[in-house]
Amino acid sequence: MTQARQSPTTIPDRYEPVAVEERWYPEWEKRGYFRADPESAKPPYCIVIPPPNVTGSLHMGHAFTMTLQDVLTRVKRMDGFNALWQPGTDHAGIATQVVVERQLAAEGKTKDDLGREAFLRRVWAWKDESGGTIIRQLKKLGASCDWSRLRFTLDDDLVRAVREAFVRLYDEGLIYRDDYIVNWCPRCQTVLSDLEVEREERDAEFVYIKYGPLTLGTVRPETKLGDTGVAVHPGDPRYAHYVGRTLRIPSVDGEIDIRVVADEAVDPEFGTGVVKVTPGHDPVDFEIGKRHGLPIRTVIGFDGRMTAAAGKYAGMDRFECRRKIVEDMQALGLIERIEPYRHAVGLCYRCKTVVEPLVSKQWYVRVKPLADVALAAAHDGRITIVPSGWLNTYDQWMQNIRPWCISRQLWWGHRIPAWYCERDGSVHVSRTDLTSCPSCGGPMRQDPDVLDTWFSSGLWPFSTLGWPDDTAELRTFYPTSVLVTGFDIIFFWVARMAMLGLHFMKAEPFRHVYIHALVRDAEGQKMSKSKGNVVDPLAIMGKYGTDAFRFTLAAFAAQGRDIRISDERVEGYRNFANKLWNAARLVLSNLEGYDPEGEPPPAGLPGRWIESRLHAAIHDVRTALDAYRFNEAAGTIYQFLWSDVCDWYLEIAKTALYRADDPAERQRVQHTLVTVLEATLRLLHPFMPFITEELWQRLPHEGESIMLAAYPRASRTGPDPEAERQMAVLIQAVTAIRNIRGEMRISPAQTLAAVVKAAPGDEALLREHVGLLQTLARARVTIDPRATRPRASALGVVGESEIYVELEGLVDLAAERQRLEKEIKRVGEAIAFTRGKLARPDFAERAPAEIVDKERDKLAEQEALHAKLVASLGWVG
RNA sequence: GGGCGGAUAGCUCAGCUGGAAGAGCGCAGCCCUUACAAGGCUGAGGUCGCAGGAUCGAAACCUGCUCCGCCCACCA
Repeated sequence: MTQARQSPTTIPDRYEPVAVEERWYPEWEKRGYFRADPESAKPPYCIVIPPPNVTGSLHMGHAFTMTLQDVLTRVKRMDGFNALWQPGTDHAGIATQVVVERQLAAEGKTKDDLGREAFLRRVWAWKDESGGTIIRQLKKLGASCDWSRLRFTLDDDLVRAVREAFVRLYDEGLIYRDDYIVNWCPRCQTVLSDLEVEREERDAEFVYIKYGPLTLGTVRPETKLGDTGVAVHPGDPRYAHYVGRTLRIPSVDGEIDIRVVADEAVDPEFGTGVVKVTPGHDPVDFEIGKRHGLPIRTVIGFDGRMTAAAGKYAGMDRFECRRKIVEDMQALGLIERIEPYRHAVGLCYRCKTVVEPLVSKQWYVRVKPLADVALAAAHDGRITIVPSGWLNTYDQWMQNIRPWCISRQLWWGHRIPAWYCERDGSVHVSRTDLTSCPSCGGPMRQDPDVLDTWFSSGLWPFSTLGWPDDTAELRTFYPTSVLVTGFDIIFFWVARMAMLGLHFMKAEPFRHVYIHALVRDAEGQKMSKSKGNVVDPLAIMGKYGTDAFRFTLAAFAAQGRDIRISDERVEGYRNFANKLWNAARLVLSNLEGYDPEGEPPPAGLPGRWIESRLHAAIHDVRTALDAYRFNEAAGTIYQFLWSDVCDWYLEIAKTALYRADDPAERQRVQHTLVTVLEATLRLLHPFMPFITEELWQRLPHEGESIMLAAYPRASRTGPDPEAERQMAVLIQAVTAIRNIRGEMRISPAQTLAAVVKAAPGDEALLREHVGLLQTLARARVTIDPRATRPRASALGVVGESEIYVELEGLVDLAAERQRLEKEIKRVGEAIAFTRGKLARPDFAERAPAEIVDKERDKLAEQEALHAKLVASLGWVG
């Protein structure tokens, strides 16, 4: 009876990812599938990678963002676009420098022992040694970047781009050098931008100090030594008579002169309404000082210790000084009282050292005019931010933007292209290195500082494409299509690219910005090395396969919510990959006699149904992807493949495949199986590139790789509602019988006997597919429109039809009676609810007619069911 | 001080434009039925954070509140 067929054991019954992944990735790369062609006539699609730290290694955040970018790139590539995923790495200034400094420290050395040149050679060596790691790992992830275009932010081309940008901004007056109060990290020995300062709530002491006749509060008593004034609000009547006067007051270091000024920055409601002004160590005070011409006294140095100007406290650590000075003031009776106080302190984002505001000379970008343009672009549709909620965040920051401090006292990075003449002191900013002063010919000294690492990152979308040259790449791929990144670098990176891109290219750097959430551990904690809760993506990939891992990330990528990752979550999708593998195994081992060239016979009902479901799945996946709803796209494929294809269609198809008596049926089922599975593989490929390629190659197919195959389009014939309706009836009938089996605890081995009292509308359908019912429900099924219900039978209801399953000798009828009674009660309650609803005049008269009708139909159904259940009671006892 | 997000089954989360709640895992029962036990079938389990409101109708919209999380901010 059963036709001889290829044994499924020729293909392993478990999907083994490692071998497949190792085979396909190098093959794709070798064949040049990742390459984009700037001269191509196809429509362009471009994503620039958020460049990972060159010396870093792949963490969950990378894996997540890169997976999404690869999904998009692969979809577009299959969809006929000239797709470029532009890869690259970042020199990551301070981060990398700190790592190498730490290495040196382990050898008992400091960077100053080596000197600048030797230190930089050392960093480059470290870059050369570790720089390939993350690239290899991205390949492991399946990333289809055009590696022939790999860029590094310190490549010669990019150095040139950075200099060009710097010089142009300088010439336009948008870059300037200024003495200003900055955020200084005494440990890292560098200035930090406002964004690089983190805020943390800490407990502190609020010390009320007597300033002669005045009293004021401060949390930083040590800065008292740098006070050059006190300020009150201009409208504060309590202190009006002091304004403009200079007070001679007793202090820890004898008597000092303090001027009283009136300034709007003072809040009369806070504390005593008097504030000490320390222009050298507080940003607000700096501004106040500037407005009133108060001198700057620097009492804390770059090393975090008190300077000579601090008199007897010179050389003391700033916090030790704080303690000591309070002691001394207490001894002198200068302290009125001390209150506990909780406030935010600024910390260095890298080392968490308390940042010291200090006055120093730094380079700045006047970003306000650039921000205005970037703001406009996000509001007139040139740049679309998805999810749109982030536009708010972007706006607020752009609107309140302050000058961007771009110089850093580091060695690793883009050195500032400014030279100072040692003879006449003139400043020259230049695209090329200067050796002698253009004005006087004197010896030049280049600014020792480097640029904030985000300066070069801000040029990334066009610097990687060849700017400042007018390249084919720029013309083809700029503006890029979408930027995919996490919300944590909207200000650092997205905003800067928007500003700089619009400024230099006169066009937005990306049309869409897709902002995704963060990947956290299973408990929702941010992963960090210190917490020891880091989940290594490579370990996950090794354990469950790259495809399963990628699919997990996509499936959890719901907008606006962080992702919690754990082994169990990946395991589920590993099983999904395995399910697909076995579904393909079933198809592949039953292709004997299949003619891929042959004219396909018209599909039967199940075939039409599964094709209609496929049509819907393709449509839904495309819609979801267009809106960056990765989780919905993944969920749609998952449900379609597992439920519709495996649970139903394959089970139905087996009947035809295993029987030799209807070769035409076998043929058409084979055809449907192949076309549906092949299309599903293409639909899934961007998410699970490896397993889909492997299986696609084994199936009858056209073309050399699934990567080059077309992304599925919903069929021209559209959905097939009639097939869906009919299959729904059959599925319900099967489920009804299985339901009875399950409820009654009847063994699957037991073949049931069922009589279907078919309603007139469904009789023909049920008769035609009675074989399908018998197989799937494991029952002998008789269709009889005039059947009467046998004694000792269970009732199933499918629309207007009824199914009677004989129970005699199979179940405990008394128990069944109880169950029925319970069910009758439940349905009775549902009927009461619906009746109540329909009886309410507000509903009956005001709800739309079709809703009322629907409720009526529902009630009728419920009542019919109730009556049948009541009747059933008589049939089980 | 401003802004944003979250609160839905035991757990982790979907639920887009309002029409009596879904998935995965876990749990219970029956099955090694010739693609897959990493599987199949069946089932139990939810006053959708709380309180109001507009609506014929709310998990979804409005208001207030509670509890988490995040971002921004020059109240010393």
